Amino acid sequence: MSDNDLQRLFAALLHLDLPKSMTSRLCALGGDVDIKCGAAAELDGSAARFIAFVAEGVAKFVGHLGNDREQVVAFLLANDLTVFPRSDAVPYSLHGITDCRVLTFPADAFIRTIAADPDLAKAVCEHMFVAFDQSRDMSVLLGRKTAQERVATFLTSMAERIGKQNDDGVSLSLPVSRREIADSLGLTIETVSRQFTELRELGIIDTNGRSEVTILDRLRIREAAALPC
Amino acid sequence: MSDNDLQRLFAALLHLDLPKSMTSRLCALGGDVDIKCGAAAELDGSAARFIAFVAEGVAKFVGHLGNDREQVVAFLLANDLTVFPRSDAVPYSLHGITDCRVLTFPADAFIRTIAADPDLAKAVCEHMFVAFDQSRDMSVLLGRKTAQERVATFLTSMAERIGKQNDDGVSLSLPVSRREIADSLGLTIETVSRQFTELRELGIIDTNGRSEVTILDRLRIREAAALPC
DNA sequence: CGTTGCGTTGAATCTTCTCAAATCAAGTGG
DNA sequence: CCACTTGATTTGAGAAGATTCAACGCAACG
Repeated sequence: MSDNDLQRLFAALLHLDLPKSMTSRLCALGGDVDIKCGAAAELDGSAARFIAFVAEGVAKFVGHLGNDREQVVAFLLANDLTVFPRSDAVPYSLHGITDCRVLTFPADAFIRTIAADPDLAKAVCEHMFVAFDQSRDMSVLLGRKTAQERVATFLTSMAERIGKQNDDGVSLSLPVSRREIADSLGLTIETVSRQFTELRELGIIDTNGRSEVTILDRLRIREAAALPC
Repeated sequence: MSDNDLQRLFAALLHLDLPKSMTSRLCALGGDVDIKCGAAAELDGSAARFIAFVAEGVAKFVGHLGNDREQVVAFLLANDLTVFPRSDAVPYSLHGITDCRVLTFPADAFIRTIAADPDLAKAVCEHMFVAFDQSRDMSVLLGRKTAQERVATFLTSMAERIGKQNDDGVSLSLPVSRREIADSLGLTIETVSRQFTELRELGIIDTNGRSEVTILDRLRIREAAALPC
């Protein structure tokens, strides 16, 4: 694990430079996993739970139901921290959408270590709470939103994460395929595609090629997403 | 907040008696909320996040989308600990299904306090991780499972929480109405009812009145729930 | 320039929802 | 104890939304 990676971890957590004492302790704990684009992470199937920090690239957590039924429960962009899901009910795996560098820490040891620094503990908890909230928002989306609302919600949230303001509105380059969008929204690729088309025809978005999207009307897409305006 | 409530909290967290020093510190932090059956909790709409512990009764977290669209993101039974969801995207509220007694702690202060005791910190984190996992399992259910699989999954998980083994199988008395089941599974009450009927006709469950259910065949209900057997 | 994979479109089908009516359970007052 | 009220649940028929299957278009790459 490089100092550079740890610096990114601390910056993401605290917006602070890293205290040297903590660096060395986390360095001793952490593992360093490279995931190739399209590959699943090599995570020892041990019973221990662990915390994952994405230093570079884009990854996804996928739950598997069999019969080719997959549900993406989270997209992880660079600098995202999360708890790897462990469940008796559904097997999960971590996949690289692009080539990734992921830092992993055994959860128990990680918690014990960061508890020593109140600011750090608070920051880590806050990150987990936000991830938890996102997961519950996702439950509301999956349980109650229409296909159009789901796609609009997805675009809104991606725009907040990686969008760039320009003359026409907010532009973004989607780091994920239609299949991955569909797998995260509980839809099929065809339905996602139809909703892209409809949002374009409504003048709410514009598209260019497979991955370029511009949100033309911030208010109307939030309305279409059933989000508070 | 009574000593008895705190004793329950610690027992639920640690399976241990409560250390006196911690009791008094948490006592100072905590608020005590009574929720009447059917009522929403009076939670000051402040920006602070908080942790909730259900000492008595059954409660539910509900996300609201407007147009009467509601999604129950969690049922909380007695002794459950959770983080109250805060989201810019969806308003949430806490409702009593029965009369409830709920202990609430400001999240920041709670985290700071329990960090002093490594065992307690670990136990609290483990609880949060489990709740997080349940939320992600729920995303898989809502995103990819059929109506029958959802209802079978719900019954399986309730049976694990409150079921009692007897001659015929595992019996349970559902603490929630069909509407609440539907609201948590992303279905309508009619569809839930039809799936109850179908599971009964398949000989997988038996029902008695509105709330008594017996799971006759543990393996077949897990199969019907798309759970690993 | 052809191949290959991803994305889009169309038509038919299926599951679940909606709306309406019937039934059941639990309480209330006689 | 019984009729009646009230709210929850069940059942049925038709409608809506999303899926499935199949074909076509487009973009990247050798």
